[in-house]
Amino acid sequence: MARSPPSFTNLILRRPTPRTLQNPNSQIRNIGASNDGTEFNQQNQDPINSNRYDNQNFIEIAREVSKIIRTRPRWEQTILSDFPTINFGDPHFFREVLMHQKNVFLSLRFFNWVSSQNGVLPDSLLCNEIFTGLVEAKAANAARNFLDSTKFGPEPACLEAYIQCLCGNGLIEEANDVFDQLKRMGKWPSLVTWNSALLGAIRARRTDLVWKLYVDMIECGVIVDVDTIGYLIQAFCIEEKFIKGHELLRQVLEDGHVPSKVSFNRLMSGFCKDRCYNKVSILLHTMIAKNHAPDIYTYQEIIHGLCKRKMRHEGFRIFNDLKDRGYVPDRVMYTTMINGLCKMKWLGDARKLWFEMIQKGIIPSEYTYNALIYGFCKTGQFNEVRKLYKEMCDRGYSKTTVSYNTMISGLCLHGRVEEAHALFKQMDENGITRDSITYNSLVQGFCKEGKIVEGTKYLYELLEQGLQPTTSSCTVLIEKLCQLGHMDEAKTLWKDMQDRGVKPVACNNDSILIGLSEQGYVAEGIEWLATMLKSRLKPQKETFERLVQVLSQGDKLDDALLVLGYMFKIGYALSECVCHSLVNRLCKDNSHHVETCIGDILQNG
DNA sequence: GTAGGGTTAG
Repeated sequence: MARSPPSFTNLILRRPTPRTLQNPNSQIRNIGASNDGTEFNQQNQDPINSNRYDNQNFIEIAREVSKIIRTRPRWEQTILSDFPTINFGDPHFFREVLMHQKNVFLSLRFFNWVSSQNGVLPDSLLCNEIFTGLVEAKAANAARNFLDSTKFGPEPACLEAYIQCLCGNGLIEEANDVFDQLKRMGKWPSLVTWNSALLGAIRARRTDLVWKLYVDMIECGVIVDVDTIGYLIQAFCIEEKFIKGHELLRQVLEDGHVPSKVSFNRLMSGFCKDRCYNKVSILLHTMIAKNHAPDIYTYQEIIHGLCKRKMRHEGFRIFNDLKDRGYVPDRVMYTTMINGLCKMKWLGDARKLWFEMIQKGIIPSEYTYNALIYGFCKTGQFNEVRKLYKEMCDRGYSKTTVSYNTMISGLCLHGRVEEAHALFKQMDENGITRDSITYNSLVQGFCKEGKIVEGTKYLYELLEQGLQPTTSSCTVLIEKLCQLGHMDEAKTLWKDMQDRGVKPVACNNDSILIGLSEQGYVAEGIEWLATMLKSRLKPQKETFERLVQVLSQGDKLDDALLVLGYMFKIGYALSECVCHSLVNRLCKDNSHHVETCIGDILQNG
């Protein structure tokens, strides 16, 4: 767009008429209608006053306006009456104000105000200036909104900076769109921009985007650097392909490049989780050899990896070792260790670390509170939970799904499902989102206490919310339904679960099998057993025994013997007490093949 | 100019 020559005549030059005084917006209604402004407000132009303001005045007024914007919080309410003759929407005046207005957010506010007055069509140079300012201020959302509302096309160089800004603020999808936009313009971003996009994708854990970007880079013939490779290693780590990540690391090392510590740390954390401790040790040595001193992050990843792999003793040993060697753990390190100790129910040690941390002046974070609250929940110390939870809220950490979930599952674990239920209801009142953990914990809590009506209710509510039930929730509910003889419901749930892609567990079949036999549906039970065996699902030994007992007590000796045959075929032996009761039962019977049967039983039992 | 880490079920 051609830049219009400075023209001050369309700016002010107008004695306020009664109409414009009544409606200040009419002053700037037509601004932007033409490039050079010659047609502006022609009917109101006052040729006598046209030259009253010279260049000097113009600059002074702009300076004054910019000062007012800077210093008066609600300048929008007064500015029109302060400057009744000023044409605020003139791009040149606007630019002049901007020149004195260093704060881009205030400029944006001024811009929005002028636009809201009459729908100004701003020129692209001005837009570019504001947009660049927002991008430099890393205000990604403001920049995006600005772009959306003005629909102007920034320069390619500016778009590159914008990509980096978006990535730095986690707006990965948006950055990806801008990449495509650049591509359409036939421009290719620099390596720095590619790398910032890769980093953004890593932070968002979007490895799909990492690979897409990488393919694009290669296709464009970009020469990648060691940072790029570092991000690829991290992407492998996110996908838990630690071996591949390690392989890539070895390659760059051979080429004489050393990626950042982050790549090493991630790999070590992964190998801890995979129990490949020799690889951890190799990496630690490589790191040191390459002049990357292991830092607090390195050890935190290792300790966290060990805790995740239930090697918490080992983690605690390293933690104490580090302290002895002069490392000063930070808040995250303390949180990680307190969490590990709580998982082991070592509440004494956890509490000791908690106080040690506070004594060193480190304030527990929301994570730290949740970790210790979890520990007290696990060990059933609900008085401590209450105290700590109150302290956490007093500190200004808001109530969250995680903290509620921790307490709900803790209460359920200790059979206090009614209290858990109260918290569950409280979540709604406090506007806290319930997730699948919330529901699944509560369903299991109710089922464990035999309250299947409530358990079923919340399982269905979970489904209504579009959440995924877990195998264990379904399992415990099926088991209870079977025990209480609600066989139709149990079978429906079992089928429903498979339709929804919940991984069924073999023991569901066992529950149904026993339930059917106990309820007297012998034929269906036997059929169910046959289907199981056909699909190579192996019922538990206890299931067979229970089945044999139910059948023999119900005078279904032939069926009992049939089941017994299956049982022996699988290779289970009969335990002594079941054997006794069965033999007793058979001896009362005068069946002709009793002897053969007893022979069989004794042989296999 | 200095990345990267930590919390809840089963």
